[in-house]
Amino acid sequence: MLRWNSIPTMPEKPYDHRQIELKWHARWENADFYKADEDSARPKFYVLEMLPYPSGTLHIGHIRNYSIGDALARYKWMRGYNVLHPMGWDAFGLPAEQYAIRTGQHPRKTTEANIAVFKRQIKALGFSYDWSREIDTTAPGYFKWTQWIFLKLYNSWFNPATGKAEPIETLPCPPECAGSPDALRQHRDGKRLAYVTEAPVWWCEELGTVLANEEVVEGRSEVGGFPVTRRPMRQWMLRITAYAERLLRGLEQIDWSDSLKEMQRNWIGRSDGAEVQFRLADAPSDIPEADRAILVFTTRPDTLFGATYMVLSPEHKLVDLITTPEQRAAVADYKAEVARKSDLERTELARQKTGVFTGAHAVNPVNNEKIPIWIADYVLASYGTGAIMAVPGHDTRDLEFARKFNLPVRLVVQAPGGADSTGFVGDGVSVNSGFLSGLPTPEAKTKINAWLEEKGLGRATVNFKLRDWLFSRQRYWGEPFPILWKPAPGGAFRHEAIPESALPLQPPDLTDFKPAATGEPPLARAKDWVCLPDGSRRETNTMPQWAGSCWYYLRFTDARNDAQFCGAGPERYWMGTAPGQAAGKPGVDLYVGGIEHAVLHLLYSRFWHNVLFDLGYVSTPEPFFKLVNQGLILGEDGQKMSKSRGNVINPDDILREYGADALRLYEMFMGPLEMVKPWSTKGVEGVYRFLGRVWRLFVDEKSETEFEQHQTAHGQDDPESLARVELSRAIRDVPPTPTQLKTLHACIKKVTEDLDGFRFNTAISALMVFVNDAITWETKPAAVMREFLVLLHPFAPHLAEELRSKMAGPNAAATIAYEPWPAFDPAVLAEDTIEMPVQVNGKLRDKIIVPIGAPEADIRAAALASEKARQFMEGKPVKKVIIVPRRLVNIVV
RNA sequence: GCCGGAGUGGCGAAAUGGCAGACGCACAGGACUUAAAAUCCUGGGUCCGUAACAGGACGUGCGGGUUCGAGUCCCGCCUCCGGCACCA
Repeated sequence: MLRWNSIPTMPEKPYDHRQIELKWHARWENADFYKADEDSARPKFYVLEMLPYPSGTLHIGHIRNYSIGDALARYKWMRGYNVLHPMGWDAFGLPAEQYAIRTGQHPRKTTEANIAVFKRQIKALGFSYDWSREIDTTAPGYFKWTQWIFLKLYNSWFNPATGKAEPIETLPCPPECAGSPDALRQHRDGKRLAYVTEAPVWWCEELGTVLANEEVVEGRSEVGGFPVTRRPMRQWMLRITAYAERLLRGLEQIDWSDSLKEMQRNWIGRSDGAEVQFRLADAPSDIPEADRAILVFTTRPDTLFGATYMVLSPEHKLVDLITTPEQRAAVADYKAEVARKSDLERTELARQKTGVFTGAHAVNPVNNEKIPIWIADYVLASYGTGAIMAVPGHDTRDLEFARKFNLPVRLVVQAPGGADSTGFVGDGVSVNSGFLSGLPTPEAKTKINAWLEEKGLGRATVNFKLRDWLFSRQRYWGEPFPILWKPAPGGAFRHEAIPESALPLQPPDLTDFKPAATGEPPLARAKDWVCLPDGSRRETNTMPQWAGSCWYYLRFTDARNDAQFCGAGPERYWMGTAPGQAAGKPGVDLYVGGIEHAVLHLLYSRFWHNVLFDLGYVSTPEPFFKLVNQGLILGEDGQKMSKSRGNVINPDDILREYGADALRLYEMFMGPLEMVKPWSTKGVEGVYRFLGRVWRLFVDEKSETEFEQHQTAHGQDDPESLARVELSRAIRDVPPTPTQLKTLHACIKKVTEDLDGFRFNTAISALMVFVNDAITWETKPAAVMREFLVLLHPFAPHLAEELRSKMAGPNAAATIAYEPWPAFDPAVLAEDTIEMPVQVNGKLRDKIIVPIGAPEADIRAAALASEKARQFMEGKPVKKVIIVPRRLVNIVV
């Protein structure tokens, strides 16, 4: 056993992980084993883990993420694939900037320091990254291309006719714009995929910036949990809504978990319905013709006969026009009250419905009935048309409102089974609905839609919950927009793209990073940077953190290209669309990361990718073909890890005690990869013991003593000491016995199948089963042991490399990484006889041994002859004997 | 409320409709040791039963069902985790 004499209190280690890891890190570093190469004839495999934001220290959860990717990368190399497995840093973001605000230290400094720590920790874990492709999203050579992609968005529009993004120049010029450059310009600006708008946005006081819908959770910022409020501001938006349908449909072609796809579907929120026009009744003469109708969106046009009132959102533009003098004060009060409420309050105490009558009426187009128009904050200005027809008979919210304000309820859908139809919201049969009566709901919908269309009163339409992406932030530490504001006649300023040749646009140096309460970005302080000699000014907002991570997987295919964001050749090769590559699975072959980015990063990057695809810059419609989400690791107490709970596990401590192999192995062994699991340091100890058993399986005990003595004499880190360790004498070049072969091939089969199915926990248990068996063998055939090391390598690469180097002899390759993966031979596992359980009435009573190919009659006879089984059949006639070949026998009495 | 996912020993878990609990942790007993650590061996769902070995009954959140046979399939519930939530 190893004894670390210098530290007498430390328990003895099963093996010296430290020396082994140091040795192999140096070799991997120097030899470029994991460098990816586009020229290979082998099939490609692109495996990618979500880029980390380099914060203070690596989290134990990152390691689960990377261990999964690394095991697959190593496995695929051994299966003969040409693997691309890169790593980088998504390093723009709030924490570095918050730190800068507190301390005055430039975020660049903090970021560099954090990257250094992350890199050291990741390297200490021995992951197989191609470091020559390392990316830092904050490096000018990288964000140059982020800005370039922004310009593509800015200079494109979405053509509904082709369903694609196209250069803005192809936008047809409407007749009224002909000959007026100003009008044309306005027309174009209204269609760009990146556009400026003055709209209510989420403002976070504490962070001093606006946030996207996706970054606001229950009225608070996703980062930090600070309250957010609605506030109108001039902001940059990306027209992701144009891609709602594409983003929805694209999900069908990719291999993601159902739950993740469902989260994206919910967020996009497609809903099929109809728009219906309700004309105002007795409209005052001062209302222009265009405003004499209210457009509503409904998913239930079939219930039109049940509409007994209408509701506008308090912010609806018609409210002030239609309100009668008697109701004016009440309406004004209500609007003021709603405006005072924060959105948090609006959702939190949303239980009691509120609203007021406007005094105005509209006409229900199907029956010419006059119905009252109310305003209420349960109707949202931002969804649909901001107005509804209320059908209290068949809508929960309308019913609640109608009951509170004594509005009539009319039933127009009969619930199936004759149940009470009040408040029934499902599909039934139309009643009391004129020409719709008697029709089942789906047919009633079709019929009324046709009727509305014919009368010019409405049409079938689709609505989405997805909103455009608020893309600007009032921060310093982000990509500056490549946009200038040029003075125009009348003192206005107009946005204009800076030329591509001027990229990257670098941010100015600042010393004060504090946000302003006014919402003016910190960049505005850099007057020299902002104001250009010709009187134009730079845009002072920056892009959100998500910008850089939207496209990094493309940059990895050609990370050092100065002329393009990535070259078409490498892009096609690694995304799988180059000539001669197997089609059908375009994109990154495996993307591993946490579920927390379901509607942020993963939606945003799909959107950008779609645009780049339309414009011909990438060759696949979707970025990530296969995606898996590793589950969160909780603290040992089963709670989320956090400093305040004091249950955070520091990877450095685990690494020092148990080594990289044990840490990685444990994180893959703890359970199915997508499951949330509590941490257990005892569990790490368990797999560490397993690795120690592997070590002892291979090495000679006496030579270990020499190893220790050498260490004592020359210091713990002397690289020569490992050379003293010799291979166990039990490992010999002898042919394996059939049992030994069986043990090996059972292991090959299980590990191979489980790796293909991402079942790391059971793959590792199969390795353990092999070791538990092999440890009892007096003679260990070298061929068997060598193959076992190949199976071990994806999970514990350091130990596998070291032991293999002991076995391989001087002429072997320098690494195990390209050894061929062993093939499983079913013939080896074939048995002559098989043990079959015998059940009586489904209960296990005995076991019999029968030859493998025995005819059913023989098995039946053997089972019926069983003494133990007969005790339970006494006196009862045998009704039936079920024989499941190779499985079991069940006697029914 | 709606949409996902999950409920199996003391714990993490495993099980193409066919022997429930592989593998690991923790625990207990033993070997080695002056002793400990490490290592090795053995044990283990619960209950009844036996001097012991036998032997038996029950057992995968709860209640039904399908089946020769259900952790697995179907119906109805309960609990936990994640997401969405006045989205018309």
